[in-house]
Amino acid sequence: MTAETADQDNVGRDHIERCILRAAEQVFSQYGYRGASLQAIADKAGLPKANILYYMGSKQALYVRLLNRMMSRWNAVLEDITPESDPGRVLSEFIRTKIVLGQRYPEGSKLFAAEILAGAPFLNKYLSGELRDWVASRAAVIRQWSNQGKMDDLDPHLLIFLIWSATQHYAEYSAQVTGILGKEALDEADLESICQFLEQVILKGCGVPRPDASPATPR
Amino acid sequence: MTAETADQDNVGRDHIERCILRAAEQVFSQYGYRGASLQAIADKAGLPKANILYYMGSKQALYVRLLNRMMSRWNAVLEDITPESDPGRVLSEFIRTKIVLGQRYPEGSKLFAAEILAGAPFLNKYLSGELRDWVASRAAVIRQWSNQGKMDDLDPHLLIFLIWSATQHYAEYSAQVTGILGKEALDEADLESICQFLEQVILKGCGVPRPDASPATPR
DNA sequence: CATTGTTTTGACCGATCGGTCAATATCATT
DNA sequence: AATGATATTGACCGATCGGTCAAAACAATG
Repeated sequence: MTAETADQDNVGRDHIERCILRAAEQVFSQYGYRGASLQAIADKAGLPKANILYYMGSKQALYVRLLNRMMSRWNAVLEDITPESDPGRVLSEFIRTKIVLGQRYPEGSKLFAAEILAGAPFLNKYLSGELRDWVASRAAVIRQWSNQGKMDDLDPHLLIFLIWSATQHYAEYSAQVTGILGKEALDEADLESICQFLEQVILKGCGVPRPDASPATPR
Repeated sequence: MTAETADQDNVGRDHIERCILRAAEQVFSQYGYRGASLQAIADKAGLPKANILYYMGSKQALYVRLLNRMMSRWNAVLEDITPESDPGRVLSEFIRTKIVLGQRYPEGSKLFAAEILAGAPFLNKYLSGELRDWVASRAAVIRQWSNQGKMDDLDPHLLIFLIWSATQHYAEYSAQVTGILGKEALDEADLESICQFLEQVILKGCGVPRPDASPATPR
C-alpha cells in the first residue's frame, strides 16, 4: 500500500535486504514483536511474504537482527569520556547526540522501546551484560568528576537515566509531543530549542558550568 | 497458568470486571493492542474466553476502557497549581506524584506508552484536545512564574515534557533500569533516591529554590 | 542448447486470531 | 415447583498467523 518497494530487479541482495529491514523496522516499532505480522512487512516492502522468509529465515531472526542493528548505532555514544574531560562539553554532546540519533532512527528507537516495554525478552542478557558494563564505566568517570569538584555529587546512574529518558522521549513519544504542541512534526528549530533547553536545565542542575562555545569571543 | 483467578462465585459483576481489567491491563501493557490476545487475557483472569466478551463486548471496547481508566488516574496531578504557588513545592510534588503513580500503576503506564508508540490511534483526539488544554493551562502558570522572577525563563512545555519523561522512565523502562542496576525490583529506598535526585537536578536546573522542608527547624 | 544453481512465489499447513451462538447452568421471583 | 432473566461456556466461523514446499523463473557456465 505504501511506497518504498523493492523494484529495480537489477540490484543485488544488499538492496533487497535493506528494503526488508526498513519495512520491518517500521512495522515492529509500531506494533511490537507479537503485534507485527510478516504479511504487513511484506506488503510494505513490496514483496511476497515467502520472500521475506527466504532472506531472513524467520520472524524472530529478522527481529533480533533489527535489535542488534539499533544497539550498534548507539555504540558510538559517550565513547570519548575521560576523567580529564570537561563535564559540560561531554554531557552537552551526549544530549545532542541522543537527540540526533532519535531523529535519525525514530523507528529503531521505538523498536527498542517496545522491546523494553514487553519486558526485554530478547535483550535482558544484553541489558544486564554489555550495557550494564557500559553504564558502569561511564558512571565511574562521572563519579570522578564529582570528586574533583567539577560537578555536584549525584548518583551517576540516575544522571544517565535522566538524559536517556529526556532525549528518547522526543523519538518514542513523538505522537504525544506533536499532538500537544499542535505540530505535524518537529523541525530543526524545535530540535535546537529542545537541545538548548535540556543542556541548560541538566547542566545547571548538576552544577556543571556551561561549555564556553566561544572561548575568547574573537572580535 | 498464573494466579489471580476469578473464583469465589458468590462475588458480583464488579469483582469479575475488575479481575478482567487487571488481567487485560497486564497483557495489553506487555504486548500492545495488536499483540495482545483475548485468550491470553482469559487465561490470566481464569475465565473462558467467551466470558471476557460477554462482559466487555469486544477487544477494542476493553482496550479503550483501560485507556480511559488510566487517563482518569492522571487527572488529579497538578490540579492545585496557581500563579501564587511556590514553584519549588509544586514541581517537587509533581515529580513525586508522577513517580508514585508510575509505581502504583506500572501496567497502566506501559499500556499508555505502547499506545503512544503505536502512533496513538485511540488517543490522538485526547492528546490534541483535553491533554493539550491541560498542558497549555499549566504552561501559562509556569510562564507567569518566570515573569515574576520565581524561576528561570524556560519553555514551560519542554519543562513538562522533561518531568514526564524522567519520571515515567522508571515505570515504563523498569526492565532496563533493573537490568542495569542489577536489582530484582526498585525498593522504597531506591524510589526515594530517585525522587530526591530529580527534585534536586530539575529544580536547580530551573533556577527554583528548593522548598524548605523544615521552615524553622523547631528544635 | 543443455545443465546447474539461485530467486521468486503461489499454494498450502496447522495453529490461533476476534467474535458469534446456542445450549446449558444459575438465580430470583412467583 | 414453575417461570423468566441472567451467566456461563464449548463449539464453531471466517480470517489471519508463522512457516514449508515444490514448481516455475532466472542466471551463469559448459
